[in-house]
Amino acid sequence: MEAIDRQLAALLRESIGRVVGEPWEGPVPVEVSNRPDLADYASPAAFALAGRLRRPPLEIANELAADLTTHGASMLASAEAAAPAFLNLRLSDSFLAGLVEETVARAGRIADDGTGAGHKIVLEHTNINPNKAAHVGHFRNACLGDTVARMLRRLGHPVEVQNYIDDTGVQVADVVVGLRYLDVPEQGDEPFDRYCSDVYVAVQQAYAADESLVARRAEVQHAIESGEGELATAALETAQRIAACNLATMARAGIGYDLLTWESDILALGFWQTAFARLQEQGVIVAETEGPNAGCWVVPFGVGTVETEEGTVTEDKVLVTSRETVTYTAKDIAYQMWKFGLLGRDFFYRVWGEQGDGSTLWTSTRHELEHDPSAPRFADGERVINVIDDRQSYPQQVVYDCLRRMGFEAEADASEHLAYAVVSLSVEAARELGVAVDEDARKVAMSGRGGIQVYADQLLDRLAARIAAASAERAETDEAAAQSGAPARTRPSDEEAAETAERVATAAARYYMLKFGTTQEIIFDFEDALRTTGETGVYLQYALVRASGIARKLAAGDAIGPRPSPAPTDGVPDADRALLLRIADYPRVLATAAQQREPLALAKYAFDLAVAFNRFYDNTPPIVAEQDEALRAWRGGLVESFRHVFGDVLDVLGIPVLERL
RNA sequence: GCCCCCGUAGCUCAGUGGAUAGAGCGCCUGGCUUCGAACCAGUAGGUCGCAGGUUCGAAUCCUGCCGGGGGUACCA
Repeated sequence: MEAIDRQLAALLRESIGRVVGEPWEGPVPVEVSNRPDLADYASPAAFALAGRLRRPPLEIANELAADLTTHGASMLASAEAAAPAFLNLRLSDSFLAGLVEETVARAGRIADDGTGAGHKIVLEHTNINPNKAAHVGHFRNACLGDTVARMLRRLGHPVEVQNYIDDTGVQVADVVVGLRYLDVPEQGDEPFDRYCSDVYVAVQQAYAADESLVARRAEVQHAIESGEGELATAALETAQRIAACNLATMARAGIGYDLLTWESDILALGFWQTAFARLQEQGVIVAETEGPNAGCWVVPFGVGTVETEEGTVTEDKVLVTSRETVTYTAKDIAYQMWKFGLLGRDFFYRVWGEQGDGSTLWTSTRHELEHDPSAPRFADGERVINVIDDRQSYPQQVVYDCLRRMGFEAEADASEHLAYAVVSLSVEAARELGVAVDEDARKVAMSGRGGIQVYADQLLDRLAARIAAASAERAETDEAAAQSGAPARTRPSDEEAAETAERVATAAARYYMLKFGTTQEIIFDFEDALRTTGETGVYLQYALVRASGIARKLAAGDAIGPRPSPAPTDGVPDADRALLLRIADYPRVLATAAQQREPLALAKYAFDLAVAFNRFYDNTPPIVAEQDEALRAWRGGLVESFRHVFGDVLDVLGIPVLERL
């Protein structure tokens, strides 16, 4: 469905053409009015035309209003000019009734305009180093990436979601050393990833006390790099086990992937060698013979060396060190080339497993014998989006710039770093974790190495526990109320209650991660994150539960039923109109949120829409008891429209849809 | 030094060229005999960090400054 503001802009463009005297090619601004008492939509177009026509803007607005009144067709009920020169537009009841009909007919999928069809996007997110449990910072990454992927898919883009797993770094070696040479006690029946998080912290401390361990780490790291031998196999197995835990954590929040890509496979399959050759051919990198980077292969960026307080530095970026190891950025260049299909090399693929939504998760493999010929074609993206925190903006830019220097300008332009600010801990949260905090500190950085972190599972567990307790309490009061005549409700089984609590926890956690702008640092606080009232994911689910309740009762009562029906003859009531206008705004909001890669915009919209429904709900007599059949049918249709559209919005946000709460 | 992000109500944050700057939380007040009160209605609370500039119009764009954070690794 085309967004309302664009439909109106098309109408207004015609009007401007008639007023100006020739076809109008300039911009035609139309906005959702922030003055619902005056208008549904408004345009300030007359301001811009005033200078061009050298006439007072209000005069022009009046002419446009007059023209639209005669040419507005069935879409508009009124068009009026208002000082200083706004053009206020009111949609007609018949148009609103048509909206209800269309939203229901399309089961809420009104924002799917198909603009993205055929343009494959490769989107990478999560990317947790497989040596520890996911914390809320990783969770933010995954929520952002998953929601952006869902938004793009709803607009028709084929999106391939990849999760890059760096299983060859020192962090994995650290944990392997800790597992082998330290005896870290397990905490009850804690999951493997949580245990490894503890081991990781313990081994950091052990290095200081026992230097032989540092040698052990070098040994493990060497084995990992060579990919040969028992140590390398053990390291790989550990990494895979932890990665499986991380995937399970994300699956709790409905986050899945298409493909896992392992750094060890990138190394083993010689991705870097190919990229290296290309970089050399194109003269993008040079071998330094003097200066601070002597003996390295570097990308020359700066103007030579610069003297700073910290000593002599260069702005050049090292890709291969003097010890001939390949830096992360270098590997990322090869990986980025592969994503665009520029490398001329590919992984082998095998099935990793089935995911919660029934889709297949694939993984790369270096072994040709494991290759599954039924694997889909991966990579070859037209666009590549990397969801990585904003501290890595510089290395990301280096990667894209190297693509450009190699002659891949289009691909460099089609490379996007979705940079988001990190999650840190509030002073209260840090203290709750037993971390010593400075008096004047306002936040504490998370650190897997230092053991300062809130785990994603911990957040979900605490939310689920709180929600389960709240549900139990409600069930008690419901039963007490039923004693004194209120309608009885069937109490869910313990199993159902636990399942519901988990799904509500998902909603709360995901919404919390999205309610901050991507560039806004989240100061994680338990009091805010565990909230189940106010602007939360729970509020969203509750609004839908209310709507579902009405739909159920209307259907059970065998009344007119929730079919779209004409607007009431004495006009659409204000509460109904406000709700419907919100519903109708969905296509516009989704398009801009997706284009800006800003899930917050959709999350805020979802909240606003839920508010509109709750107001409608509370300020409208019970629909199921409505005696005026025409009005009951209209409102039943309106509720149905909300139910479908809002359900679709929640689906794009990755928030579970519940019938009961 | 250079680059990026942040600065809006007591707190946490939306709003990035349009009309009277909003929400949640917190404070105070009111509302469940009818669709689930995890809700709704209302009160109080703001020189939008500061100073210039552009514009019919600036929280929003430009310049300079102040405060906070991050980056500028032969770590990932």
